[in-house]
Amino acid sequence: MKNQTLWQGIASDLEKEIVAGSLARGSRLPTESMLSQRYGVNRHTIRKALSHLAEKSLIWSKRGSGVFVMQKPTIYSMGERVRFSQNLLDAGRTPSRQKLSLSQRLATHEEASSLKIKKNSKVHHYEGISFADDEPIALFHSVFCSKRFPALAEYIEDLQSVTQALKKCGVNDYIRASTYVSAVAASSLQANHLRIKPNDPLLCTTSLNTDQSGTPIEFGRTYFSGKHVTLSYEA
Amino acid sequence: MKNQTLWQGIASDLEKEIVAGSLARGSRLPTESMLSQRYGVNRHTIRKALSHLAEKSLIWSKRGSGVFVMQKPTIYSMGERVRFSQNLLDAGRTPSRQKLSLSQRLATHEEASSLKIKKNSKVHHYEGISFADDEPIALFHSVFCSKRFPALAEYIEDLQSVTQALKKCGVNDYIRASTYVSAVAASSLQANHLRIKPNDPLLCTTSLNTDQSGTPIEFGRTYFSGKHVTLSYEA
DNA sequence: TGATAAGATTTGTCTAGTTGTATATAGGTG
DNA sequence: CACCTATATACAACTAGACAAATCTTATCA
Repeated sequence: MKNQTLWQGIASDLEKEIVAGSLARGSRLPTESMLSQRYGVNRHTIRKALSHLAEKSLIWSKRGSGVFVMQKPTIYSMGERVRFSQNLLDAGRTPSRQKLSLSQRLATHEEASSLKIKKNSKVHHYEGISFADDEPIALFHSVFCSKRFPALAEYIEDLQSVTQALKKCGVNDYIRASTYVSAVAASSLQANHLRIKPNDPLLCTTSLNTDQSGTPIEFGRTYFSGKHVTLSYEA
Repeated sequence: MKNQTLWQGIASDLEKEIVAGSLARGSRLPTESMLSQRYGVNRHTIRKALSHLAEKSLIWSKRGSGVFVMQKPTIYSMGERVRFSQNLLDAGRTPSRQKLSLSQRLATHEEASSLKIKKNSKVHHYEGISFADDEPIALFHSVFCSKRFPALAEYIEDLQSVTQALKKCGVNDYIRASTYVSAVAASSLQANHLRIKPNDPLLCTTSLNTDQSGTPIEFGRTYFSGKHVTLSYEA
């Protein structure tokens, strides 16, 4: 969130307004001229920001008529460097997390091969709920190699943040190496946590995060409440 | 004035022109290309000289637009109990405001709890720039409970003054209940409005104003350009 | 009332010019 | 050696202005 260009700042600002509801769905945005006055920039800079939002399908424009907000639910954008809390802040909502469990166990086949560690290695297992404005929007669980990060569990316990905990372990930056998305039906347990009904649709994302050298760091799944979240993927 | 480098000579040369008035306050300098031709040096050498003058707040530049002479490169102090406009008038300067946006939206957590209104209540959101002699001094934005002041937006629109608008709503006097001050780095958008550079320091004041019975009226933040304003607190 | 034409708005496109940033090169100095 | 000065080149980000195309508004007339 630093050293943005002007048009990027404007785009995210407008996106916040849309998500916050100050720009209602279906309503018309101020004209490009008005926006250029408000932000103190040239009309072309506004247009660059708007075209970015249009690519994300947040708005659509009609020549001679105006620019309008599309009718869509909350958008959770998955950039390469997505952090949960940062992402929701971008959308103008207050994020929080609740820990459900934090323990050690043996890696499953899938986990071991994803993390490129030996079968039956020990892993930290972290599980919890993500909130946006006190509304549960996702269940997550992920595993980290215990051998590589012996003290990770305590750090997570203390800092309440995976990113911060990893930083303490020497991992300053990690990126989303791969993400798969599918749709599943909520179990009764999941439904209970997310305050929805059993069999309601969930978006299930399976993701592998690596450090900059490509070494696997974190493997996990997140189940988003389909009612509240739309995933958008941008390169 | 010997043993100077090229850029130092150019800088002091331009400074003389500014002080002497041949480069008028608020006017645009020749483009960097023209200056590099005039002085027979590379454009980067000109830029070094210009950036030196910018550090001294003698000039400011806008990408794509040009380099301009600052109106008054002085520093102003403000007492807590004095009104913003009055203070500038006392200092012999002409205050003004520019509206950036005026809209309705849902209150954030922070806003709702500060104003002591219900979560998801609607608020008026007012945003703008404060000027002193056509020089931007601060960015402000504040929110007011829509339910309590239904017509506030129109009044502000008409009267161009929050104090006057509130008076029309029956609030004859309101006082500063609390103010928090912190220092933050300017975003690119903020920097653009205040004619400073991104990451330049800003003074961020968070304030809550109440009526005489202690009921919250206005909650908002003001970002002062650190280069131009010094806040002074006197009991 | 309803249709039409004229004018004002608003978005789309184009060209040109200006500042900001990054990289590479070379000489001088402590 | 490291560091500053200065040059050279290229590109990115932004401004400025102009014009075209689609739409909306309004006045006018039948």
